[in-house]
Amino acid sequence: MARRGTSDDLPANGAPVSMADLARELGVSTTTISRALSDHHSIGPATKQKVLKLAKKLNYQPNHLAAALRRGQSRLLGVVVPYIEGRFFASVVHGIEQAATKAGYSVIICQSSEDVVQERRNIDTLLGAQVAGLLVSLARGTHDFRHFDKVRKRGTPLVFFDRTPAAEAVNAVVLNDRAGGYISTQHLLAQGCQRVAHIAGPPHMTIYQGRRQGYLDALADAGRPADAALVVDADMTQEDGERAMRALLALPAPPDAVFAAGDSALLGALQVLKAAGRRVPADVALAGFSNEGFTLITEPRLTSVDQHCEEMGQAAVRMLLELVADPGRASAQRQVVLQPELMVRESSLRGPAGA
Amino acid sequence: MARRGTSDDLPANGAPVSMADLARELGVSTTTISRALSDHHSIGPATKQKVLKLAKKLNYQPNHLAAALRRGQSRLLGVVVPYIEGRFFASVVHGIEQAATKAGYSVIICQSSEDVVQERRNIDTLLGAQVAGLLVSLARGTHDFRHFDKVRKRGTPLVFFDRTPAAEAVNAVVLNDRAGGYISTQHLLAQGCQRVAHIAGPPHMTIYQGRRQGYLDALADAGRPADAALVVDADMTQEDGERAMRALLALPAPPDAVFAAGDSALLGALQVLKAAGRRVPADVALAGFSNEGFTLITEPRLTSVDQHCEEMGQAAVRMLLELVADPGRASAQRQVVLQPELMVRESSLRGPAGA
DNA sequence: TACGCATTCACAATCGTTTGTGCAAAATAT
DNA sequence: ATATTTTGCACAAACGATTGTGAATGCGTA
Repeated sequence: MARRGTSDDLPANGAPVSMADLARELGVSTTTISRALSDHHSIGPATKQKVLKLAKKLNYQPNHLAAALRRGQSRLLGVVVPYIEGRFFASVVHGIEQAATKAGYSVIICQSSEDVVQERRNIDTLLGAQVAGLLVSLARGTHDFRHFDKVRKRGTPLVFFDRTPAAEAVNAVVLNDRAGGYISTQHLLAQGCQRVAHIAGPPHMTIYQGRRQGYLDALADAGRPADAALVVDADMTQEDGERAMRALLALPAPPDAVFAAGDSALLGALQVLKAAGRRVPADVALAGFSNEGFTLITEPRLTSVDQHCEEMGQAAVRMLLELVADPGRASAQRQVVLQPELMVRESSLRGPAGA
Repeated sequence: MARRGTSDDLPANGAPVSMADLARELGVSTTTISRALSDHHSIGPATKQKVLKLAKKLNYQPNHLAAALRRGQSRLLGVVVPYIEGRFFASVVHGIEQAATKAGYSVIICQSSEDVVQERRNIDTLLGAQVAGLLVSLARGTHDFRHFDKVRKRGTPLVFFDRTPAAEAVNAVVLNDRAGGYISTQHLLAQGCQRVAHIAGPPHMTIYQGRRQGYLDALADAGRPADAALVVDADMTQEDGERAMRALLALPAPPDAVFAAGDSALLGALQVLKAAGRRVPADVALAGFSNEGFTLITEPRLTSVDQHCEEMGQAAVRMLLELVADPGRASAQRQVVLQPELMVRESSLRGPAGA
């Protein structure tokens, strides 16, 4: 299986050009090639030029695998998300990819499908691929964080985004969910709503805790009493939103506004309201969370909290790459908190009510 | 930077366990370790057991990078899609990931953002990462396929899916777009529609050619004349759908049904129709393509062609892995054609019209 | 006893890149 | 002129797993 015809010619077949090929052609060592390509100071400008020119001419493509093996670190970033469908994670991933590509990194994406077991497997896979760093958004059911000990022990930098471990000291990029819940509720109150309900997410997840707290704080700051009956736990699916809305309608004193911690649940609520003949926003005003694409095509269009998804992805990559560059800092835990933005649409607009 | 305390102890710090560590511990060679772990026949059962046990005990994790370097091929699959938002590609990617994971491969995902330049860069990146194979769905504007010569020359197996090069002999997994256009149009005709229009996609893309041809064939088979004025080219965005629908409404004899080659365009059409006071489906019946998630939340819900996205991803991976396993077959081009399925909903249902 | 054969394993080269160290020549200082 | 620094490059050892070749062992058979 002779890959070369004679000892000093170039790869004529499909075989990729290696540094050794360049070195042979130029009569220098592979050391020189390597250092010339990485602009090392100990290589003369003339030599650098020659190497660069030949590399271009022969279409030299570095073998990242070999480089990664040698320096014990690849140019790969591992990403674990619960799922990729839906605007939020798709956009965050998009942001991650942009930022990573710009920095010369590639991205491996794994989906946990909201399953802890799969999440564990993903982590193993990614560590096996020798990723330089890990970006993780937890599956819904993850309470046990031992599979991340492996990551820490190995020294692989790790940044969580959006869905982070509850009471752990970690590096993370998150949204100010409390602020999101706050401005959303505040907006509904400003529209003149008297009884604002909340369709809340799973209580063990930090993001939903924040949104709930924001809701409560806004009520308190407005001097309104918090009626426990107006807060319904749900799983943030459309069906769960329907269930929750039905429960709220069955109340002795039903709400005249609903803030849902997720748009899908709000969509379910909207459909139940329509089926029940309630007008939105006249009878019940609606506000959601995530600014999903479909908020623009419902009737009426849905008010929702935008999370600046792509920005979150980019911020996460920035933080991760800082840790990659300076592993010593890994111990000092950092948090980046992004500010949400309320997108006001017809579902919550009652006209000049405040006036 | 001594990684080991003495010459024969184990890595106590975070350093991963290597085959050399196992070998040293057991007093055998790395050859034996490697072959025991890969169940090579030349290793005795007793030795195999010992190795396996120690590997488990020390939590040995193989360094895929090294293996990939040695055998010139990684366990990575590269994927290039135009974008990842929206149901279709997200689902296909999901299918790809499932199938790949099951086969022990990981997946690197790149988005071309419908940009040929970015697509070229993606290909380079993925080849640089030494992927074992490539799965590609073309960007809208890709006419020039020279960047794939590099792939061929290098011998990296390549499978296209959905958006394939027009007149090239390639391995591909596609939907029977013609059939999709056909059943969709046939369904509209069966509902009693007399003038079925078509909002068509960019003419140079194979998928839209197929959908258009299916539309024409269904008309012909039903003995209806094909009115060129009823076919409008569009870019398949929502805005383009609006434009197209406005043009159709301005016709002397407007259509009483529309088959759009994409759901987003159909959504635009729907909104124009509503704004114009036309009833759907009574005045104009509607059918689309892709079975996007939002087809279920419009009013009325939209009839659409389902593409069996996940199945497409899985089929593509299957084909790719066959090529990886047997590179000799790479010359014989294969095509897998999936059958579409029409999801009938209110936007096209005129009641028992055929009766 | 001597030979062939199967079993079980070690040696050593290899993939392509990076990098600490060393050595010569050229440039500068004394 | 010599002593010292700088510059420019090569040698060779890694990184960790794979694999062709060949050697030692044990067994059965002629």
